[in-house]
Amino acid sequence: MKDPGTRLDADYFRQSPVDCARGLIGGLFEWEGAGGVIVETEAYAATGDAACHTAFRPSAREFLDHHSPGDAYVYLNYGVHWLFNVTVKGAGGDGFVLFRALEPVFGIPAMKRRRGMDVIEGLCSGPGKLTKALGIGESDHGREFLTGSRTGISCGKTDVPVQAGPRVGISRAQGLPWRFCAVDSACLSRP
DNA sequence: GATGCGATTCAC
DNA sequence: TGAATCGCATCA
Repeated sequence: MKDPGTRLDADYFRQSPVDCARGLIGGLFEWEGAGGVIVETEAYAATGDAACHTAFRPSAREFLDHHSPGDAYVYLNYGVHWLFNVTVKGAGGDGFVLFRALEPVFGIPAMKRRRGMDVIEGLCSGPGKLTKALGIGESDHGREFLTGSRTGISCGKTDVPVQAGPRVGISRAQGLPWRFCAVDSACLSRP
């Protein structure tokens, strides 16, 4: 990430999924009038990672083939929750970055309304909560959101301590330490 | 067509 | 601890 406030473009997502995921911690994610600091992400690699959708869903591999780095990859999990990813097409390999948690910064009243609760720390403390709080859904799948007038990602503070650990809720490739968190954030999906 | 499986969340 | 709830992949 560069200087605070600098807007990320598609080129950022031309490095490896792991580098993208780690570097996004501390960035500001903006979505249609609401947004917050990215405090938790996970990396998924299109090759060599059994937990990535590309390993068991041909449609995910096809999505990568037909979309550009930085495009949104949104899907319905457990038939209940939409999960938000960013497409990565790096020199070292393609993949996705899953956004798992934000620290709410603005548009908080709208997020509270959509979530039906008032505790700020809990508004975006999980991948399904985050999409509900921001109003992300099916129609955003494939969207080129980095260049939108009301959507995008900008760089935050560069000195955010980041901790790596195993990814959450997966049954395959559990050993890889590809979950990244802002240390001591009160808004993580789990401590 | 039928079946099984999730990168989750919340109530019981 | 289990239900909710459905897209996608696989198999008959």
